[in-house]
Amino acid sequence: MEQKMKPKPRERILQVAADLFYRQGYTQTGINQIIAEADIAIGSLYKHFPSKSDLLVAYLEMKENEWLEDFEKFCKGTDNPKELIIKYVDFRIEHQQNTAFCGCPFIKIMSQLDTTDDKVQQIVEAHKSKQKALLYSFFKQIPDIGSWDKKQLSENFFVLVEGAIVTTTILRNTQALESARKFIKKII
Amino acid sequence: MEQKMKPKPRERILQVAADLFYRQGYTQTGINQIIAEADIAIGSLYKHFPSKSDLLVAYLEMKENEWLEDFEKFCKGTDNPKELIIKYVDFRIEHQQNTAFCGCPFIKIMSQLDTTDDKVQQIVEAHKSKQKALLYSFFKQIPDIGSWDKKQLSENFFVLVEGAIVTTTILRNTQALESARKFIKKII
DNA sequence: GTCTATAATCTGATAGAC
DNA sequence: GTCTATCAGATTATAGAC
Repeated sequence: MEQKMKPKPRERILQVAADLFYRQGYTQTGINQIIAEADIAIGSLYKHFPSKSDLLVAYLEMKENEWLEDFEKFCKGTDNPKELIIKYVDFRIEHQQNTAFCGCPFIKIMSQLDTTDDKVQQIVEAHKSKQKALLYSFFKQIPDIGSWDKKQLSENFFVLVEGAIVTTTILRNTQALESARKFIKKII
Repeated sequence: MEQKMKPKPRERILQVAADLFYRQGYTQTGINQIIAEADIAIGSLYKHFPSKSDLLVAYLEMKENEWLEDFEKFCKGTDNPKELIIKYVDFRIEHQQNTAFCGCPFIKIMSQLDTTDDKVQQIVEAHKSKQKALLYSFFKQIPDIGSWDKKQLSENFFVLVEGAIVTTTILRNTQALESARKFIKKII
């Protein structure tokens, strides 16, 4: 049995769309570009994804799953909570380097769309809440630290990293992320 | 002499475009919508702004000037550096409340455009550098604080607020900004 | 400087043959 | 499932009259 080189059409569409949405932006990416780069017929695209916004939702759900999987892999073998907190920054530093400082897919999408109370808002919110909860679960496991409240500390650290990601895309270097890393290492 | 109610065409265009670019996004806003809402002819628009991207640059430069002016007004009468640092957060909290959590115009634009090394990148970078320098000038004036390096502290605080702004637009409340405010108040 | 009219192109989406 | 052909509307931008 020979293995085909190209993935199945649906996967190809999603992969190409994901790449373009992330790099160019959702509104700046047209259906025509997607079908051209995925080497697919337009009829096939609309068979798999009834509208462009359906494709957007599929893209975000894919990113969500990817993130969790990749982060778990990245932390494999580590169970020290302090190390895990640092791993969280390291993971995001690595991701920004690998993507040429393209930023966070979820934050970018929120900036691109008009703020309507739709499904996208919900997905982004859920994603960020999950990250925040994950970080808090690490902070809860470390011994008490001075007069710091762990809940507050973990939330501010989460927000600090969010800001560092954004700053990273503006300045096109990882300085803000490295600085956030030092900051939290000093505290915990 | 009677005062006309409407501002001059150029100002009207810029004001309408600014509002739409900020709320809807740059790519999502068409020339037609701008001329309709500004009640202007399309020929006039292209007389004042040869292209849509010229309008974008003018919009960002306007926001830059507005920010500095408004912040100075907001700080009028305050010269205590610790107070000024808190004022910086308060100013941005107020701005987010006034704009229904639309976020930072500069961060939003960066997320909307393909990362090309153009004028926009330059304007955004300059704006953020100016903010960072302003904050550092406040931190330098306060007495030594524990084992904290003021440069590092001010940079991380700046980044923290950036993250809080972004988080604010996702969760549609000022919690992250309030939390950042408490955090820095505790340290300084 | 402002207007109307329009060019040339691209948008997301649909229909129907194979 | 894939293809070609096409829709209706929106896109940025230009030309020429007033």
